[in-house]
Amino acid sequence: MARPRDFEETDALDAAIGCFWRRGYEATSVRDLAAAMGISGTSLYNAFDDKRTLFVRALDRYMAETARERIHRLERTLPPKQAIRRFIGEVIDRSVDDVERRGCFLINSALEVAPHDPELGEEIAQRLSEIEAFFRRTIKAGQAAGEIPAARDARDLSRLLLGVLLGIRVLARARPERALLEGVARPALGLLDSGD
Amino acid sequence: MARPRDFEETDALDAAIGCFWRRGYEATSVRDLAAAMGISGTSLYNAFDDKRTLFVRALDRYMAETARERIHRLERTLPPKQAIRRFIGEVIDRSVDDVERRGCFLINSALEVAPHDPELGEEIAQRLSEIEAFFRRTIKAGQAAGEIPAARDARDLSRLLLGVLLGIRVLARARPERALLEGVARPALGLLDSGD
DNA sequence: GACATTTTGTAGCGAGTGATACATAATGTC
DNA sequence: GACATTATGTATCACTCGCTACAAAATGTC
Repeated sequence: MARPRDFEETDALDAAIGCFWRRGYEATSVRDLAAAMGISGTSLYNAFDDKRTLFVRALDRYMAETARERIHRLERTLPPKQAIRRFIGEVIDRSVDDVERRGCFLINSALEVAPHDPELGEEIAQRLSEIEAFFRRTIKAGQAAGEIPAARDARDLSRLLLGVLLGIRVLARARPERALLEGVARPALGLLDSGD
Repeated sequence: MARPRDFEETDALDAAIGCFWRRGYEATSVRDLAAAMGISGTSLYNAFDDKRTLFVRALDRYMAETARERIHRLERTLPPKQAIRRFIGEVIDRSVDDVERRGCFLINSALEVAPHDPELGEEIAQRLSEIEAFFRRTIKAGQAAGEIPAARDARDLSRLLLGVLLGIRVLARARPERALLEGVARPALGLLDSGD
């Protein structure tokens, strides 16, 4: 019927994720994007409408491939408390190992884009809520299983973990030191254990 | 000797803080800055060298007027545990009341600027360390006074509080809901109390 | 008041921005 | 193979970017 694409959309999106993740929305130019994606500006606009739409698609794919993948994998394979510990542990490992200090694409966007773009801001807020919801239902599952003290407020605890996660991801960009990040996480994770 | 300035440097800096705080470094143009500061581009360059230097000066002044002011005031007037609670409480109040969702200028900068500008990144990292140090010495003072359980690791606890602070400031831009921010803080502050 | 010195506004530099017009190339259908 | 349709590359568009040259304006000293 018509000429087919010369590139894989997912490959191009992955390249776009890399650009936006490293430098943010404003600092990434359409020419940077096109070069990284291995296509021309025309093809970029033809396939993704405009820069903002491409950004949304990239953030979508990032969430699906990163945060949701991690949540589903850990929730499926580990008991609740361990799933939470591993979740935070993997985030710390990624943060420390990344010489580019990219942090988390979603959280970077929450800072840069959310306040100025109500529509995108709402989407980002919902993605953060997804993570909060993972913590909450996992804590409740752990309490039901007797792993986590039932006396603790699951809602507050899930919010603390969300805050700790965000804090770790901020530090990942400014002070990516393992001892620091683990120090942030340790007292919070301790609340999942019984005892004082 | 020579023609005097038509503007107050501190007023101009405050206006520059407002611009950088709201929109970040990249998204703020020199023309935006000059307009907000009530001076022409030439005067801006004459007084502050260039955009980056102005940014450094603005961040300097912000820290002195905001974070350090808060630390010194609370440390001087309140017992240790209350100083920490009030510190977090004031941050939450500011975050919820700010219809512009500015969050914290320092933390916004930690995300946007620190990874790409080693020199500025080092300065930002030290500013974050200042806040961590405030938490740590205040916790130790509280432990010495018997207000805070001595069994807890002051270093880890201060890092948790730093992480919580950063998390709250991220949420201040994406989900500035009081119940959420207080939920993040409550379990962390609970660790300052004795008992389980 | 002449002078040296600094500040100010206008006007513009070259480079880069997001986005597009247009002609060409590549496909399936008939 | 003609045709409709979509993708592609070149070559721009008008605009904004950080920054600066230049001349006029405003001061204290002599």
